[in-house]
Amino acid sequence: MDGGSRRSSSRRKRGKEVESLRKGPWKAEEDEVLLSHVRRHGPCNWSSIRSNGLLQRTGKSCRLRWVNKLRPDLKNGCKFSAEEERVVIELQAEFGNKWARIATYLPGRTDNDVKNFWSSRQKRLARILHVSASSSRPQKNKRKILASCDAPRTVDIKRPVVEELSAKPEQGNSADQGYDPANLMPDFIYAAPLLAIPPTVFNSEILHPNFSIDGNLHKETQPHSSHHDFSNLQSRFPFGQDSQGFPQILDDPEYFNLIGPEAANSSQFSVDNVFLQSPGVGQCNTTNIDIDDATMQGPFLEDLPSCMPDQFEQLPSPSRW
DNA sequence: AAGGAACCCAACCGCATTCAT
DNA sequence: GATGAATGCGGTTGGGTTCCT
Repeated sequence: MDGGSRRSSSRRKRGKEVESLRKGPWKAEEDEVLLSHVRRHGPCNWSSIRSNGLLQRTGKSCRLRWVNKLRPDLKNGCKFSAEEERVVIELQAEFGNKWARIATYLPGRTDNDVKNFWSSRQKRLARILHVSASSSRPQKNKRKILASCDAPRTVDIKRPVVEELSAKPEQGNSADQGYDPANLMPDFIYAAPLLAIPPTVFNSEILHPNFSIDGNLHKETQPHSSHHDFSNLQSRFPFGQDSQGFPQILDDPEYFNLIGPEAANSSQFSVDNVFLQSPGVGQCNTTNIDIDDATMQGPFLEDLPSCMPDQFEQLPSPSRW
């Protein structure tokens, strides 16, 4: 067929297709026709399905249906596992919103799955931060637990965090479960990139060794030093390149050498200091940090609205986001 | 039990790229 | 090389479901 005749026949077809094109949810019969086409011709020539009068769907729609729902190797109706969540988070940090590329690392998952997963995660995070900061109404969702509550506060930062991430929440009212600081640290590690906290800030302010150790703030007499440079850390621990992921670095002693000798010498890390409490919030027993204190002023606080530090909430573990 | 918020996910749309003529 | 079709991808939307008060 030459270009001219192809164009004119294409115009004729376009006029016809507008009136007979079907949209919306797929019926089982349509799926069967599509599957039959793929069995015969393979997953290609999508447009021929309509041009042959098999379905009143665009080739694009047929392809999408096959890729997202009918492919035999899909994990349909199955929630993302903790491992899958971790992979998505790491790869998103590495590749950005390249969902199709990320999906190639997740057998049985489509770009749409990854995209939906990420999108709902982002919405949740945005809501947690924005709503709690702006709304005076009490939170309706029990699944969100304020970090500022009475509970034991010290967590062993060196314990394997992978178990914690894959641990399922106990059944029942979260208020009864209390606040489990052991789950908080790894969650915050993942929350940091999602909250757009710059890595250097995350490292120097969140994992700052002087925030730590015994639950009290050890004030520094010197500005935060270069040994907190996250780029150094990242080059040493190129998380995202394998399935082990970022959490594994917490089990590597070299990590603590990089973030600081104090932390390296301690097996304890106080989560109080991760969630900085502004003065006056004091209905809880977290460590209050003086925002006016020069040693506490850094990009972490500057990058956030002034009301933000007392608005942090514990994020549920990734499998609960 | 009802209503609303939050969540999940299928499917569409627009744009970019690749392929075929 | 130009053109249109086919394909691929990311963003968005809308409806159904679940959870909570």
